[in-house]
Amino acid sequence: MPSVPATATTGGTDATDVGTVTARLRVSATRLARLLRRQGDTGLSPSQLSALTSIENHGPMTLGALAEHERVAPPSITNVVAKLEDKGLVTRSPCASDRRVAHVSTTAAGAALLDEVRQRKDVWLAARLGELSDDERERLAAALDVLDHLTGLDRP
Amino acid sequence: MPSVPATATTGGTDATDVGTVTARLRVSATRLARLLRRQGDTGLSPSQLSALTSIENHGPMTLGALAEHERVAPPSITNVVAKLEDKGLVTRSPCASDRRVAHVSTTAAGAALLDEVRQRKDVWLAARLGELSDDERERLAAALDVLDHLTGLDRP
DNA sequence: TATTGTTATACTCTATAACTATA
DNA sequence: TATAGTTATAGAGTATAACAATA
Repeated sequence: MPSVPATATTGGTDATDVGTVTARLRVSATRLARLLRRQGDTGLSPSQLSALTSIENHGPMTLGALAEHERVAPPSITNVVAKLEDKGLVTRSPCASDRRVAHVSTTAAGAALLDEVRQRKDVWLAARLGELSDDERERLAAALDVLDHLTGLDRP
Repeated sequence: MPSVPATATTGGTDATDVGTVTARLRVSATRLARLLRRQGDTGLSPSQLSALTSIENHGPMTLGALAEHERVAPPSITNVVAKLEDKGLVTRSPCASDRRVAHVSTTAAGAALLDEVRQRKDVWLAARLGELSDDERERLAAALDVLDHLTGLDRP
């Protein structure tokens, strides 16, 4: 019994019913993400990893911008960035034009750590994909752009 | 450039290449799970929510079994269960045959809370699915059993 | 005076070590 | 003596409030 009833616009069979697709996709996406996360131990705390990832994705940022992006209070970012700096994963550069401001960027070591984690996850996931049949892999490949669309990855 | 090269067994085009599918699926699954998590605020800490979910999924458990399942130290479970009990989401029942042991189970309120969270996520996700074209929804539906297979949901 | 970031402090979460009750 | 769980205590992590430096 789907938690969200099918709308009048769908008109599919039970398996393509929006409510059914919703609940199944919610469960498998959550589960897959958890399995992936389990492959990616970094020695960093969740906030440290999240901040490092954001810095890499967005490029050099001020501490304030980073705090806002991480939805975290300014003192927490001070702390997180200090830890990342201690580990040599990010560097701070004081802003020349406004000396209150500091920008943080990933170091080569920081980028390498993130890349290594992604690779470890990819190795695990590729092995799981290897266990699928050709037909299954094709159906999965055919749905990838739908997942991109769903998560906004088609318009970054 | 995919992090994991295509194997000799695939022979697909670039879009169905295992390395490409791997990286794209990793990113979109992670992203979808994060978006879902953002819809599901419960007022519980991550460990409390995780423990409550495990108790619901597995049925009544001893504290020790729960600690092991959550990969957490025994004193942490004592604490987590105490908080959940304070909120009326779980109950403890002392074991009749071994009075050192206590079992925990979800209350009706605990089950209702979990259900409400799932429903909130489903409402959000169903709205996103509603933005897809019929063709996209069909391709997604056709890949659901693959995701189940991938995450072990086909053999629970 | 407003803004950026830090320091001071308190609270939550989780761990290890020592303990209690039961087997 | 061994086991299930709790209490004592310490170390992260993050928040609010007060502060310092700069604009």
